[in-house]
Amino acid sequence: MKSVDQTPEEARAVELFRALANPVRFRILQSLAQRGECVVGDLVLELPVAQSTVSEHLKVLREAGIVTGTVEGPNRCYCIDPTALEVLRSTFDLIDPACCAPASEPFVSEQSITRESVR
Amino acid sequence: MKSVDQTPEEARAVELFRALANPVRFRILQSLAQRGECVVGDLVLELPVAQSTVSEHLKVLREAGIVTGTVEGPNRCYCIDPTALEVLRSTFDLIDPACCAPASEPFVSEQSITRESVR
DNA sequence: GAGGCATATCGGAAACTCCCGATATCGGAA
DNA sequence: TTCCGATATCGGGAGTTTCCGATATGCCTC
Repeated sequence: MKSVDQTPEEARAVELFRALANPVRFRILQSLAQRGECVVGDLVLELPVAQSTVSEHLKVLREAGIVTGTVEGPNRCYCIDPTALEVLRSTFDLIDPACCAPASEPFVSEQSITRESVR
Repeated sequence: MKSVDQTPEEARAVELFRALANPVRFRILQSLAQRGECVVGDLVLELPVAQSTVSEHLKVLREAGIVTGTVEGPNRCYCIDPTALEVLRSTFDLIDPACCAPASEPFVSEQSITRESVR
């Protein structure tokens, strides 16, 4: 992976997207969203991967700041950090033409109607 | 990578996040958002990777449906597909407790105040 | 403190991603 | 038709991710 020297905001955005870009982690987040919170064992029961794997995915989500864990006796109870979702939602403005474009070129040039879509 | 048999919506969401989860691709999207559209050569000039690499990243973005390419003489002109951004924004509802939670447990139990944060 | 359950971490195999240079393709100009 | 410039695809090396079983840690109960 090459550097591209990113701004902190870009780095943060990419880090968050990486965390979401895995089927197991996405499923974990859905479970947490529906239940509000839950304990590791519950997640292990409903996912088709080993306990150690679930634990590692939780670590990724924790390190990305998407979930927070609390100690509850011998268990860990996880839930989604709503502020991370806020950040994620606002991240889209960075790549939304409606927000970034310099508001020039209000017209579609005639040329464009002759273009053909690729693939 | 293990299966987890996802719904089409989940699979789509994860696919979109994967496409965004790379510094070069994120930068490409930012350029497109700012310029409205641009030609491959412009992107190659402002990115620290080889032309073939830029082309491959564009392919990923194209296949994920985030950008569309049009033929313009000997060039390809790319721009962001705004409907993909819509999908992406609405994808968050799948993991947002404010949208998914069964609206039960309106109170914080006393127990929870004794929890300790992990890490 | 010994035992037991819940979760985390480790070590390593398999699969995937990212990158590059070399080469192929594809329009347009000559 | 031939050539040329712009972009796409190929082949492959290096690094990273994902997964697992085995083992470590941590807390609670007895």
